Amino acid sequence: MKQAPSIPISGERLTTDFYQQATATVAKALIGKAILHRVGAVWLGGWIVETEAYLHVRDPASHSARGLTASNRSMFQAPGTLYVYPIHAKHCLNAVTESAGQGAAVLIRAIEPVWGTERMQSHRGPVNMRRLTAGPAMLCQALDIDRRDDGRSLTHDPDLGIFEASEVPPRAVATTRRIGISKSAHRMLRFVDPQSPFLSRPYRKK
DNA sequence: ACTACGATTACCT
DNA sequence: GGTAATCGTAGTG
Repeated sequence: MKQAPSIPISGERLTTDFYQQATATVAKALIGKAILHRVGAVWLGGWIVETEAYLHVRDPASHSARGLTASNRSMFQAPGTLYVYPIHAKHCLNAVTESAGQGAAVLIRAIEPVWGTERMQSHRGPVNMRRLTAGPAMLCQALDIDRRDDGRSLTHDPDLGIFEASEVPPRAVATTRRIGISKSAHRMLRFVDPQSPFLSRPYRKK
């Protein structure tokens, strides 16, 4: 009988209670948590170091701002749903927040690679470790997550989830403007571990 | 059918 | 620092 290998970390999976908090709260609290995806026998993942909040009200930058469509429907599913969308021939991954029908999510932009780094390197090609998962599309490619994974559950899928890291001390969190958007560009809804060398852009205190 | 555009990235000076 | 590549969406006719 085939048994799925258990996660390579001692810690609790984040549950619906976590994701249904206010989106900016979730985005900030995700810094220092572990995201894990099992591909074959190998767990891929690392510590989350950079996130952005996309709100369900008064946020024109959010994909939900113009309502439900065929392509953003999983953003309106239950909190803890994975929302994967294509952009510039690449993919980005989000965790749905608030409650079903709202359309709010946290974009996970960068992680510190920890588990399955050799396998992630094979997905990404020959890049420096610093560039392995230092951006939302780099992260998806390394974790082997694409549109086919849209709608999976971060709270119930045995091969995918985000976990509390009991053995790692809490990290500092700094707040900045979101990256790469034109609407609502002034809002401070990006959260980073300012010390991390694995950010999509280095943190600069203003 | 055609067009414009984007929550990006790699590569250039 | 700047910019070209790339393709799925969404809006228009």
